[in-house]
Amino acid sequence: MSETLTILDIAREAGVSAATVSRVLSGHPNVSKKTATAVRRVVDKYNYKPNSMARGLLQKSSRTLGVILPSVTHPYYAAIFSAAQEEANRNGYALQMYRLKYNARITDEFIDQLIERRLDGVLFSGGFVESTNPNDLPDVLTRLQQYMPIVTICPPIPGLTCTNIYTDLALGMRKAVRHLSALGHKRIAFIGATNETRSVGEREHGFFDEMNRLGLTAISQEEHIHTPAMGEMATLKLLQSLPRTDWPTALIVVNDLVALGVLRQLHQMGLTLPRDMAVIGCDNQFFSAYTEPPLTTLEVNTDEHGRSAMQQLLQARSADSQPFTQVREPMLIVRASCGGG
Amino acid sequence: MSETLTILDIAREAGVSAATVSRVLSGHPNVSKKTATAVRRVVDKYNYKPNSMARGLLQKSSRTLGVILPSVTHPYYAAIFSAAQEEANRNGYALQMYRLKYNARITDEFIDQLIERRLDGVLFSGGFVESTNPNDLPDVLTRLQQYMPIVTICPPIPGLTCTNIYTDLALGMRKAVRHLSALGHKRIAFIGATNETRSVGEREHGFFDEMNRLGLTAISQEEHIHTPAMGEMATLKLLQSLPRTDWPTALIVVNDLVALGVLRQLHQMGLTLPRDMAVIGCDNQFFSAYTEPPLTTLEVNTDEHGRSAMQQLLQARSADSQPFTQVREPMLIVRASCGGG
DNA sequence: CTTCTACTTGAAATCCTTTACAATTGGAAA
DNA sequence: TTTCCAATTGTAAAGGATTTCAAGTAGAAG
Repeated sequence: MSETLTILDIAREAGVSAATVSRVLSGHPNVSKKTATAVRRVVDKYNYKPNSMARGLLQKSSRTLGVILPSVTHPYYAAIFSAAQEEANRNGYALQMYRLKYNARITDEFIDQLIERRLDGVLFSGGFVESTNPNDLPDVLTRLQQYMPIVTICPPIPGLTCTNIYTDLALGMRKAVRHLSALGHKRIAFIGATNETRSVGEREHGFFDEMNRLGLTAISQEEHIHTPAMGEMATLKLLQSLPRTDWPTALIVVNDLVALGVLRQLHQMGLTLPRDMAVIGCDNQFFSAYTEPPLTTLEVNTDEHGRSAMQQLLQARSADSQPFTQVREPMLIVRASCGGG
Repeated sequence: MSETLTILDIAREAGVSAATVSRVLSGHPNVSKKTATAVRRVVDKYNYKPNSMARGLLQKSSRTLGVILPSVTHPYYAAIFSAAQEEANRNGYALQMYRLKYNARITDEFIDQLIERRLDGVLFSGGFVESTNPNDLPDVLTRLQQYMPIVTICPPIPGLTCTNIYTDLALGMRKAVRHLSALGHKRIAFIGATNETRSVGEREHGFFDEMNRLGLTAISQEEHIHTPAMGEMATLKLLQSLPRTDWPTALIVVNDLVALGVLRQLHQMGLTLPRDMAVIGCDNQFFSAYTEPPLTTLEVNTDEHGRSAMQQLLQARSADSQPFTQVREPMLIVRASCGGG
């Protein structure tokens, strides 16, 4: 790589001091027009770019932010990350991704990476990650919070006080149940059950709660399901485990990705949707309108989440902003997979 | 945020000099056991983490890498980014994403961001970005290359010498054409044509080339198509523009994402696949096995691309490694959408 | 009890910028 | 011509680590 020029090299060639070059570059007012143009000429000539590490060291800001996610190949998180990246860059910040795997406990070593790099803030959208037992999450994040502001995009984390933006999917599940109930369904199964993660737990809770209120029969399995293939298997197991007369007439699936596998399995079993089985997913992914039949689902505005969470994070540094929780209401997008459109 | 401790604070409390603390932390051998444990006790007590900007300034390394992509919501790029991130983190590097939009020309201002941050290297997987006229790409990337190593994951860029890993999709398209030809197809259309981007242009070239060689009738449209909705429209337009007798009997689609829309349109027009129309996509996305019917496609091992490109990038700094090009051969994955499985 | 060697340790320079403060310059007012 | 003030510019001190080189210590050998 070519030897990089420093501000001193520029200063020397322009016949001024380093301080003056710095002032010109940062648009400081106290610089005469003449020197400013002279300096700028040299800067342009050599294409000088100040070293952001040196600047960051002095200003105690890396102008870099982080995002903690379990995956970016999952379109839900990809959308959050993408929107956050866009917003960060627009404001002159770089965005780094840190992956905290599904089921992995968050460790001090993990967040030490962010602390060493002196990030200016972090977005946490743990999703599956947030195992409740043992629950390290609040402790570890609280420690991280002593170093940088955090904004979370997931159901509020008990024991952690920070700005939090999320969509109330318990409510979403209630909407889904009510919709199916209104169509006459009495036996409904939930695919993707697990008691291990909060974001899924929330959906389950909404599902069971509303099923109870309406006096319907809820069916579910205790498994952590998060891929199409797992959805395919789970559907098979569920239906095989029940006599045909006890089959649910509708399935609510934890997310659209898993629903892909569910739809496939139902098709393979020769069922016609929505006649033989109604299906509702969650997340409204780019592919959800293109399944066969198109999938009824809950809209979660991930772009908006990512963007506004990032905006909050950027503000958190400057203003003495108070943490707050912003809950969004998901909309049921009715397509052919559940009938009743 | 809490006031952060410096190495001097630790040194003072441990009764040693900053140099010694530094040595202990970096595992330097010339430190007595006794001092080492004493220092470590204080480090642990205050949870001291060295400031990576200060270290980076001195060592001329930010331990940070970048990826330039047109999108992370597109599963193709998401997979590359994800694998690259994993590999970078495993080696103690952070990974930042920089988005260069579809159709956007790469500018000096764009890469200035990376230069200012003194990234240790960058992965370029431009995709659609690489407009050929006017072709700024080689110039701008060559300039960037003077500051940091580059590895590209896309067809080789004329005028740019750097390590390059990609899958030969011209060959892939030939395989697709041959497969269809063997099944008796004579009229085949390409959906997603454009002369504006290299990565797509390469596919087109392979398609037309092989069609010619086999003496088949190639049909295509001049449009830049890269979403399911665009695929849906393009299919409609193509078929409406032709008398039914002139219809192609098979469609090759620029990628699986677009193929989602193509499948949907064909279904809406009442066609049964593969009887009335054969379809082949490209990329083998996670959803491609779950379309109706499951989509025949070309396997592009994006994970592997991302991982090994990152490995090359990491090595590029240390060893005096020579740039090389690694071409991979795509495999045709035959599923129900094209018949002949 | 010296002398030498091999470890340990510390002092100080360095990385590159920003910024508070001091110094200089020029022109206006007296 | 002096005096004063404002506008420019420069000096030097951070900022927080790493690393070279020199100094110090302790133990072994004579």
